[in-house]
Amino acid sequence: MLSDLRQEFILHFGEMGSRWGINRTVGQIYAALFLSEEPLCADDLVGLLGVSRSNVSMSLKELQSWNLVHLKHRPGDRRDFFTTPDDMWQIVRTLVEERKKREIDPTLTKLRQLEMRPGSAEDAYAQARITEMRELIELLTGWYDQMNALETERLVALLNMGAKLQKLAQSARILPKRTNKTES
Amino acid sequence: MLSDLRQEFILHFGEMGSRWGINRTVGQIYAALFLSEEPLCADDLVGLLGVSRSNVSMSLKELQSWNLVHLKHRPGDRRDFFTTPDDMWQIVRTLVEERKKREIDPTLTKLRQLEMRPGSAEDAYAQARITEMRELIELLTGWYDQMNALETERLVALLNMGAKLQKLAQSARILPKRTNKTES
DNA sequence: TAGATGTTTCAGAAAAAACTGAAACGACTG
DNA sequence: CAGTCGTTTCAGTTTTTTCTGAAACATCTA
Repeated sequence: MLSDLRQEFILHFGEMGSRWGINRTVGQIYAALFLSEEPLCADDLVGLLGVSRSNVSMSLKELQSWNLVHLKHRPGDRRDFFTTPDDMWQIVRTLVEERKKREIDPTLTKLRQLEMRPGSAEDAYAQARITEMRELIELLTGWYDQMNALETERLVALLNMGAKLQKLAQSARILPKRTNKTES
Repeated sequence: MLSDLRQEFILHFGEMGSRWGINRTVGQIYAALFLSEEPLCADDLVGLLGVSRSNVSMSLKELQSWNLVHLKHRPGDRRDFFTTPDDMWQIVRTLVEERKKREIDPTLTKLRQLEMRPGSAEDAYAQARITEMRELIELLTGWYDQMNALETERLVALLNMGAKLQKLAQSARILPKRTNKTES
């Protein structure tokens, strides 16, 4: 039912998932869908992975809440079939987007909130540190948003331009203006 | 002993850690060190966080294995004191580096290994998919390596150039001869 | 060497997370 | 309506992970 090759891939992503705070079954299901040319239904996955029907159901729900799988239907078939997007880049974008929404955004909110607290003297250092962290996160997410706005083709072109960008960075430092610390 | 502000920050990172496959105590310890102007020793952390001495010891060991904390010593004091780097950028670099080492590299190895398997016909699609994934990961890590090679100051300059880069990406698509091979 | 101080280890306890089977549910179909 | 097909829910079980206390270890000091 499942070639060694696919089996191994699926097990690998099950294991990897754990290190990313994703549970094993969820990782395995995603991997199975990723490798499958045809959409799969819940019972297919039960057969492929040997886990319970309810586990598959919960895991698929989880994946849907992350927007990582798409629902497909076949004419004359009531079952739900699932796929991953064909475009790997779309997968990456979704992954980052969701992760950002669930982890970065709440953290930024918390940091801003702590920054604004009227600070007693003993917290001066801590607050400075928090500000530093917030600014860094904002710089990185701002950058990500810019890159994410590019079409994939252009983004790839840019990623392939590492050396040229280094040059650009070099000149950017030399160019005099823009000494201000914050802009927003 | 611990102001509300710091308390909240520490709890937040304890929770966040869980979502990243980092256990709560480890997250809390790191957060506490991050906010502390002075280096802290294990017993300080026991007092601050209210966890067992051995838990602190294990967690610090974990953090050390990730190169996320530095050891300091005081003259005439046998205890180990710990700090986080002052430079947030260094922290980010280390974090990415270690994560790459533990998660990306083994995955790339596995993908390459699966790609090379003499493939039966039924695995043709799966292998193509795997190749696609490997290539994307290589592109991203290659890019990261380039960026990581920059001095922080230049890197920041580059990150602040989002709009300009978009322009560059635009022209980049027009100039070079197409790397065909596109699918989808 | 004995004692003081500090760190690490580890078997088992406690807590958390993942998983299951059975039952409830919902939506069509004849 | 009763029956079929498929999905979802959830209480309880299993598995995994985290955490603890006690003992072992290590290093320095008198």
